[in-house]
Formats: sequence, C-alpha cells, structure tokens
Amino acid sequence: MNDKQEINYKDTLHLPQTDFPMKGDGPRREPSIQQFWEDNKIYEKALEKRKKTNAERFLLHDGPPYLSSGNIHIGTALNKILKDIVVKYKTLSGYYSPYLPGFDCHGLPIESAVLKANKEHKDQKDQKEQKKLAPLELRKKCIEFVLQNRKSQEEKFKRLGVLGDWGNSYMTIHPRFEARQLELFGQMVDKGYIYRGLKPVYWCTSCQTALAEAEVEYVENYKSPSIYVSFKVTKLSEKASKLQKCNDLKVVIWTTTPWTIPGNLAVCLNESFEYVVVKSIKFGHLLLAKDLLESFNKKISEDCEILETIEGKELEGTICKHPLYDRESPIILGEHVTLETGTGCVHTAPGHGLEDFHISHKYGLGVLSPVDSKGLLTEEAGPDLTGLQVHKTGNQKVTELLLNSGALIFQEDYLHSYPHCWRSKTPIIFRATEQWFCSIKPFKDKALAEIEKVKWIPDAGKNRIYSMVESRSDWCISRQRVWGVPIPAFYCNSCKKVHLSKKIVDNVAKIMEEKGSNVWWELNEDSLLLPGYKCDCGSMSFIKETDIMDVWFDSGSTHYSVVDQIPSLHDKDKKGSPSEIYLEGSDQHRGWFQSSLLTSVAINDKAPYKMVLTHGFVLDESGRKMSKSIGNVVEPEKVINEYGADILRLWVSSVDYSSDMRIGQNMLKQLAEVYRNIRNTARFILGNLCDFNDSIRENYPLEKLWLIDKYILLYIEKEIKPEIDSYFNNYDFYRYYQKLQNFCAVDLSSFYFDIVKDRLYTGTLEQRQAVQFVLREILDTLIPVLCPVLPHLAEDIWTHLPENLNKHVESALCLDWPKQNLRFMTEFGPAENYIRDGILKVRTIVNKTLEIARAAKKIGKSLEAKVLICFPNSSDNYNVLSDLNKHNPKELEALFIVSQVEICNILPADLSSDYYSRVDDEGCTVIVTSANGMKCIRCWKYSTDIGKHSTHKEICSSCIKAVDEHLQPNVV
RNA sequence: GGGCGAUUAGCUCAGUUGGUUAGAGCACACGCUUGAUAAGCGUGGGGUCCCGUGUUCAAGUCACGGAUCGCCCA
Repeated sequence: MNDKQEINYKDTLHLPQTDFPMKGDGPRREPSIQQFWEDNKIYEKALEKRKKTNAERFLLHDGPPYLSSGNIHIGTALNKILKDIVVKYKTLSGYYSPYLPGFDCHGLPIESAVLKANKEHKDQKDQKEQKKLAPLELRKKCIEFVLQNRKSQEEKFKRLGVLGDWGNSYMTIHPRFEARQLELFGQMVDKGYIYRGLKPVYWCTSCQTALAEAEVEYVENYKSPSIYVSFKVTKLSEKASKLQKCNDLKVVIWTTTPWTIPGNLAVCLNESFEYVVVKSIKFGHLLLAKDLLESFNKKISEDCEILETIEGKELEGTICKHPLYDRESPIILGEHVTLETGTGCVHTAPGHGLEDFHISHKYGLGVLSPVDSKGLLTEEAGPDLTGLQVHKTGNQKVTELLLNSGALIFQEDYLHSYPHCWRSKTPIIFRATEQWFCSIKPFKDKALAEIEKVKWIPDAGKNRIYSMVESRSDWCISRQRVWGVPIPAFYCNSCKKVHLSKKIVDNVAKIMEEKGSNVWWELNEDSLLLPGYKCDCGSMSFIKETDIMDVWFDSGSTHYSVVDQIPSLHDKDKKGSPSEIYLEGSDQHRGWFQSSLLTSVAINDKAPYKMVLTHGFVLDESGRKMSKSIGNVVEPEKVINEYGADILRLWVSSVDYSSDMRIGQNMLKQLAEVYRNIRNTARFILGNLCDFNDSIRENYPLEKLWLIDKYILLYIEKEIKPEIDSYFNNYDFYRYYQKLQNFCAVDLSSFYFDIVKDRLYTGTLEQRQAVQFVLREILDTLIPVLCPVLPHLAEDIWTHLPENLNKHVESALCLDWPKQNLRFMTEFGPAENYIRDGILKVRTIVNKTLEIARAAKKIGKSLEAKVLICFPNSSDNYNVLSDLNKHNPKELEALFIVSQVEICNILPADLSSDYYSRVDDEGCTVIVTSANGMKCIRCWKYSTDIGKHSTHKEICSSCIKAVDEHLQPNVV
C-alpha cells in the first residue's frame, strides 16, 4: 500500500459526489415533484404547522379568474404566480397564510361563448331550427361550459406550481355562494341603497332587446341627417347679463339624430370655451363657440359679425325654450363638450346618450325617453310624432316640424361611424330603460376615506381608484341577460308596484341555497315569494324580475360570500375583518377592487382589504400588445413545455410588475441560463457535502474557519438574509431576483467556491470540514429562500440532501425562513472589513495582471504563477495582507488561486524584466512571475518542497499530510 | 379625446437630498481550465440616460412641453 507505484493520487482527492442532476429538466420532472406535494398534502401540512403555533393570519384573498375559456394566458399565469410567491413566502416566514382559489362563472362573455357554440352547432343541422334558447336550457349549457373550463384552468394553475386548497375552491355558481351574495344584496336593500331608475342603454329595435357593449359593432360611413337647430333664450343667467342687448338671442345646437330632439332637456356648453354672439342676416342673434364660427359661416353661407364674447361658465343657468314644446331647456356645463364638430353647444337628451344622462343627472334634470321598444316614438313626443319610426319617418318629421317652427338653421347629410347590432346588423339607438341601481352617494365619502387607509402597491394605485370612485355615478347593477344571479324583485300584477325587501331577498336566498339559482326560472312567483305575501293594493298576484345582476356584483361580494363564511379564512369571531391583501392586474381598479370596496363599505363600513397590489400587463419582447393576428402571443403552456414552470416563475420574479412587462424567447433563454447558474451553485454545495455530517455543526470551533469563510458567512448574515427578507416583505421581487442571481453567480460561484475548491478537494479533513461547515450554512439559507419563486428547484435540492444531513421536515416548503445567526454576527466582526476594503479590490488587480500574462501565453492556469504585490508604505492594505500572509500564507494563495504570493513595500532592486506582466494601480503594483519549484501532481500547485519525501516524491508537503490522513482514515 | 402609468447597455434591473469618468448580472467577443465538465474561471467591447426647452456653477435626477407604448374611460 505504501508503495508509490500503487497510489493513484487522484483517488485521494475529495471530489464532489451527488445524484442531483445538472439540468432541471422542468418540463419532464416538475410534474412528479408536484405529484409529491399533492400525494403528501404538503400545502395542508405547511399550513397546519402554522395553525398549531397560533400564527398570525395573512390572508391573500383570491380574485376569481374568469371562466370564458379553458386556457390561461400569460397575464393570468403571472397573476397566479405572484400570488403563490406571496403565500409561500408568508407561510415560510411564519404566518398562517391559507390560499383558497376561486373562479368567476357568470356573465355575458360566457353566455355569448355558449350561444356562439350553440349557433355553430345548429348551423350544421338546420338553419330553421335556430331560435332563442330558453333560459333554463341556456343556463344548463353555461354550467357545463363553466365546469369544463374550471377543470382545465385548475390543471394549468397547478402546473405552475401554485399550491392551495384546490379541493375546496370557490365558484360563483355554487348555490351557497349565490345565496350569500343575495344576502349581501339584501343588506344593501335594507339600507336603502338599491333603487330602480331610468338609464340609457344600447337598444336594438329589431331584436327588441338591450345590448351589451360587446354586442355593438360600428359601421363606417353611415349616413345620418345632420341638423343645426336654434333654441330661443328666454332668461339669461346673471353672469351673462351683458348679452341683454342682443335681443331675440338663440343658442345653436347640432345633432345627427333629429329624433332625439323630443327628448331634449338641456343644452350643454364647455365652461372653458369662448362663446360668441353673432349677427346673422337670415337668423338674427346666434350664440355658439367662437372656434366653430368659421365652419358655421360656411354652412349658412354668411359672414356673421361677432357682437359679444363670453365664457361658457358665465352662461350656466341661462334658460332656453324647447323648439317644439312649451318646455324649458337650461344651459348646463360639461367636460365632454368638444370643438371637433358642431357648434360647441350640445343638444342634451339624457334618455338617449350616456354622457347626456350623466351630466343631466348631475343637474337633477330627470330622464325623458319617448321611444318604445320597437323604436317608435310614443305619445310623450306629441301627437305629430306618435308612432313614427325613429331612424326613418321620425327623423323626417322632426326636421319638418323644426323647419315649420323656424328653428331649423341648416341641414345636410353626414357620414360617420354609427353603432349597429351585431346580430340583426341594423342601426341601434340609445334608449332609457328601467334599471336597478346601487346608490353610491350615501357611502361614497366613507369609501374614499377607506381608500386612504389601504396600502396601495404601487402608490399610484391609490390615486387611480380614488379619482374613479370620486367621479363615479351610481352603480347600475342590472343586466337584461340570463346567465347570472337573478335580482329577486317582484312586480304587482295589478298596480305594478315593485316589491323588494331584505325579507323577500333572504327568502329567495334560502330557496336558492337549497336548489340553486335555476329555481328562479323553474318556480313560479308564489313559490319564490314569502307565503301569503300581499301587495298594498290587495293583490296577491306578482311577476318576478327578469333582470340578473352585474357580474361584478358576484365577485365584488366574495369578502362576504367567501371570506366571511369560511372559518379557516377569517380570524375566530371576526367576520368582516379585511383580508391582508388583494393582488390583481391594474385593470381591476375599475373592476374587482372597486366592486369589492363598494359592497364592503356598504355593509361593513370598511374596505375588504388592508393592502392592494396591482401589476401591469404583459407585452411581447418588443413591447407590443400580444394579439393572435400579429402572432406574438406567448402561451404559458408553451413556456412550461419548453422550459418548465420554474423558469416562468423566475421570469415573474425578475420583472418590475408595477408597469408593463415584456416576455419572449430571448428573455426566457437568458432566464434559463440564470436558473442553471443557481442550480449548479446548489449542485456544487450538495456534491461537496456528500461526506458531511450535521453533528459536526454543533459547537463547531469557529477558530478553524479561515478569514474568507468568516467573510462569506458574515456577508450572508449582514446582507443576504436581511435584504432578501425585506425585498419579499416589500414585494420587490425583481430586487430579490437580482440579489439572488448576484449571490449565486458572483459571491459564491466565481468568488467563494473558486477560492475554496483547493481546500475542499486536496486539503486535510480539518481544512475540508471548515469549508463544509460554511457550505452547510449557505445551503440552510439558500433552500428556503428559493422556495417562494423556485419551489421545484428547492424541493429537488431538498430531496437530494446527502444522507447525513438532517432532513427534519418532509418538504422544503415546510421549512422556516432563515433567521440571522447571532453567533456569527458577534464573533466575526472585523473579518468583513478586511475583505471589503482591501482584498476584493486587490484580487481584481491581480486577475488583470494574470490575464495579461495569460494572453502573452506565459501561463495557462493561474496556479502556474507567483504574484508579487507591492503597496505604498502607508497603505492599510499592506498591513492587512502582510499580517494575513504571516499568519496563514495559504490563505492569500487560495484567495488569488496562485502558487505563491509575496507582499512588499518596495519593489525588489533586482527585479529584472523577465516578469510576465505588471499592472500599476493607484493602490498597489502587481507583478506576475513564474511560480517557484515544481508542480505537485496532486494539488497542481507549484512548490519547492517536492521530491524531499522518501515515499511521496511527486507531491507537496501539504498533500503528503492529506494523503497520509487518507491512508489512515481512523486518525483524525 | 380624457385620466393614470412607463421609457437608463442587446435583455432584466440599480443609480440616495441634483455633485467626479452612469453601475450590476445575464447575453456577446476573446482567452483559460478539463478536479462543478452539455459545467467552472478571467478579461474585454458595449450607453444620444425617449426627444426638446428651461432652472442651476452643475441635470439620468428638478420644471414645462412633446413622442412612443400600455391600462382604464369616453
């Protein structure tokens, strides 16, 4: 055995050993890791662990994704991953953080998708069979559609590595959900917030139905009659009194829908525009916006003289007379008035336009809508117009009446884009219809105050929702649709009175909880109303409402219908306690954030969330919106199949979600590189801990550590742990990503590991264990810190832990967040500064000098070199490095990965020009020469003591020590 | 058309109360290594800080105007 012929020195090295694969191979291996989590109930166990210790609750309440398709797009994936990162981090760091996923199941897009599928199906069979689906039939198809999509989406979410209580996820079609939603609605009814009123909606006179925005398509170059009409001023506002001298003054309006003149209730001006009174030869004194006078002159072929100029706001309150009826039409002010076309004086018919409706509502003008469902003018429009079709004879007759009354100034054909019904392809109208509203006014101030209290991330979110809520008018909660939760109101059959009360609503809720919301269509009024219910007029015959609720009301009720109902989600006896966080895309400022806030303030007087985090939208690599037609859509499924979920998750963590994010092949490729580097960092640690035993850690004598060991440990305590923790705490995930990447690539891989390899592979057991002790500490920090973003990688590492390491929990996801190690903090103080201020900078200069020698082909690997470092007399670095060199010369050699290091103040006088390279820096001069002595065939370092030993003639004295130890393993 | 937001290297991000020559990682190029090896290490090139005007001794940073992109609304 002692015969040198028989010793293969390579066998005496401690090279890394691990089964941990170099490649993650996410597409193939992640599913089995996920299976492990599911089979072993890891989500439940991690949660249970916190519950046992009575941990503080941190609830991220899931905003339900919409089930209009079984696919998820990259934005949804981003959202779910962000949520999962938050929940995993909070769980690891000691909170009780349950995650109950939800799904949004009602609404028009689903109904439309089902109708479309049905139509296509029917088309193939028989065109004539095509007729409207009966409500129950349609709803049945919607349920099937939704259940199928839910299953498909759930699979996709799970494949992202999102853990949660999938078995109990909530759906807005669950009877218990719908019942609670109605209860909440009942409470709002009870408080008097719900009322019935008129509101203009898109209306198709051919289908005789209300249309949603999505069902409207715009036809270009549609020909409308354009008319200029004068309204006589009967009383000037005080501020406009200077116009008194302009006798017989008329305000000129312009419209392309003459049939809406009967609905006119006001004339709207812009407060900041300049208006003029002009003298027309044909029409007398006219008022219109100054900037539009020129075009107006052309129309009437005159060159009107300007008599007066006045600001729009001074005219507010001036009264005009309606040109057809004996009715007042006041001048009001609105921001929507523009100078694009017309006269700057806008004919305002609140029953026939949304802007008109809102501005008239502000002035309390009421609504007039003298048009029936077929598009025929009603008696309200007067005997001359009754029964005329608005777009045809209606327009003609109104124009004729205006001409006769002398109010018509000019008329011509006008081409513009006009909304049409997508089904019948006929022009639509705006028509005021009876709708259900939630009055915001009573609790708007409270809602605004709550917005102030909530923490919005990023900050800008607060302004955004604040201004939206501040300017919002009442919430129209009814839809003339089938796929949704019914509005449980009744109409008396004889006196038409509306019946809606908490009692009625609660009763319907009770029935619905038992039998599902289909009962509304299945049962008759008697069975749905309270037994023996009677109208004030004495009638007991009622008709049920056919409108359903706005789908935003469904999801907006989840704080009550989900969070408050499930004991594991809210603190004991603390119903109505806000969730810690809502996390959605920035489009939800108008959507879920707002509807949730409104219903919550309405019934609980407070916001349903303490914090709201919003993220932007995902664009393609060049910053364009993703669209099928451009073909730049990045599908999460494809990313997963090519790179795995961890890469997608890493992408999520790498970008600043507060604004729009980009994704594309180039980025993913780079992320895969970063992932590989992190993975190999872990692999290096695992491989080098193959023979380490955790029992060594206890009471490990820290004095055996080298300076560099203490430095890296202290760096982790003082910088890595606290920074990473604060990045997660502040939801700055991209900072975490940057830090993690730097830590693995720079601090560990290229710096610490490179330096430490020699000791690990060739050193004595004591030297090797010192490094292993450090690697073990690093691993303890690294694994949990990977969990939130790269759970599959973390789990993979955990399952490949060498056998003598303490695997005290079943899964990496059950670990605790790393805490600061006070022992290191107090015992290592001075080490860090030495490294920081001196050695790191010197190392860079040494590397540069080595590189010059290498480029000149003088050396290959740096161990072939000897380094001479010369500092000025006063240099602190001189003192630090020379002290270190005296104390442990091996450490400086290791630090620069060279065979010899000399430190001096003065360059040796005999320094000839046969050195390899030289770099003069401000702080020092570095000279590289060839290393002294011969190369040790074991550790590859050069030394002068080779060949002196009787047995080991080819290795250095350090290696002889290590080899002897290896040959007699019992002697430590 | 209105409200809100974004714009720093090929990519992802730093850049403090305005203050030297704007930084990091990745990517790229060249080289080394072959004892982390479908890995690892070193060195290097690369910037009109979206554009313009202004304030200032001094602007990536502050003010105003504009462009492009995105979200919401009309």
